[in-house]
Amino acid sequence: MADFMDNIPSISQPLIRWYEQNKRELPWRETKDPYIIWISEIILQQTRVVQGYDYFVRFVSRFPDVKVLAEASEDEVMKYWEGLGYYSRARNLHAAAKQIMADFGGKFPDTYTGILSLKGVGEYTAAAICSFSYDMPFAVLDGNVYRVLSRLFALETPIDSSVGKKQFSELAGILLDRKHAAIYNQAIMELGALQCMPRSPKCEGCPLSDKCMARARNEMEKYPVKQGKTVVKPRYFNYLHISFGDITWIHRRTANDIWRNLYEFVLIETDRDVTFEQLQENIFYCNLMDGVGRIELKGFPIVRKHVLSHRIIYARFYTLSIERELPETEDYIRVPAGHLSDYAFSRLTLDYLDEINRQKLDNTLF
DNA sequence: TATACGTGGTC
DNA sequence: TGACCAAGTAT
Repeated sequence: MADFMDNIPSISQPLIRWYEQNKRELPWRETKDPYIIWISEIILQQTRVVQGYDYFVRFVSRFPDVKVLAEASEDEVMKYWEGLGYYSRARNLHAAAKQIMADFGGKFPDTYTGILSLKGVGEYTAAAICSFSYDMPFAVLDGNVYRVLSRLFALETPIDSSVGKKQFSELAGILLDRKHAAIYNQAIMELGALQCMPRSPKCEGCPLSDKCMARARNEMEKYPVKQGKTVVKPRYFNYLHISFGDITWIHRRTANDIWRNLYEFVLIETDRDVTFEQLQENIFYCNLMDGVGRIELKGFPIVRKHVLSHRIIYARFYTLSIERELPETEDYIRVPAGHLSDYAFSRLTLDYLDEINRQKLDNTLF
């Protein structure tokens, strides 16, 4: 391993002192309950505190312990996750709760290996729960820690390479204050979030600035180094919001794809942007609209450009009314419009629903 | 190892 | 405004 590791300064004392004076008061920091800490860690994966806070409060209020979560339906768990993103987290959370009931007698596992075996729990989350809840000496290595350490030691190894992961993991393990694992881990992550931010880090007031090699070189924004470049690929979603009187048809996504187990309107995905006329040929080709009678297109389609991290979805929502009842199939279920909110939708579809509700409101007012 | 998985904020 | 980022994991 690199030479600098032979002589690593202790950062624990200034770090923890800084943390005590600057930390945010957050509900999951006021407990040692591994269940509560687990929920908070899953919600906070790739998610800012401000974005996940309300979800956390609602989630633990409805599902206060492992047993309640395990006995809930997955659809209800998804509903509590609706709009938060990365929905596999919710599915895995539910599956892991059942796993704890079945394999750990309903008691939250208290070993690193046991915790790591839970669905949706990787090395970071296992280390976080072990240290925060049980004060076990496992160093957390998340985006904050990568950033703080890469700057502190001016490390140019890409953090998204296998060599980089190994190097940073070893370094984090050496730096860890093993006697104060919980607070040390919290402190280094909080430093990354509040002082050592990705852009314009606040080096004034940083307890480690005198030891920071990136700071000495005035190259803070150069770190951390990454090798991967994300390529954004387009998809074209054509949604048919079909109504017969008060009834609409929705579908549960089940494929190993985006928004798995969430609901949506009738979807025709195309490999390019298509018009409604082109779509109709496809509709009849698919037999989807067999014997529905006349189709009335209500107003203009609602067009959305939905930008995701590695994907861009060009969506068109067509609000349609039909003259005849459609049968309920295995794929499509009939729902009264007033009951749509019982189902969990993606942000894209929620935005569409907001839009048509706003239009209805406007029609009522004027 | 590279890629997929969401959403919202920032410059 | 496109690109990057935020308490990662699974495949």
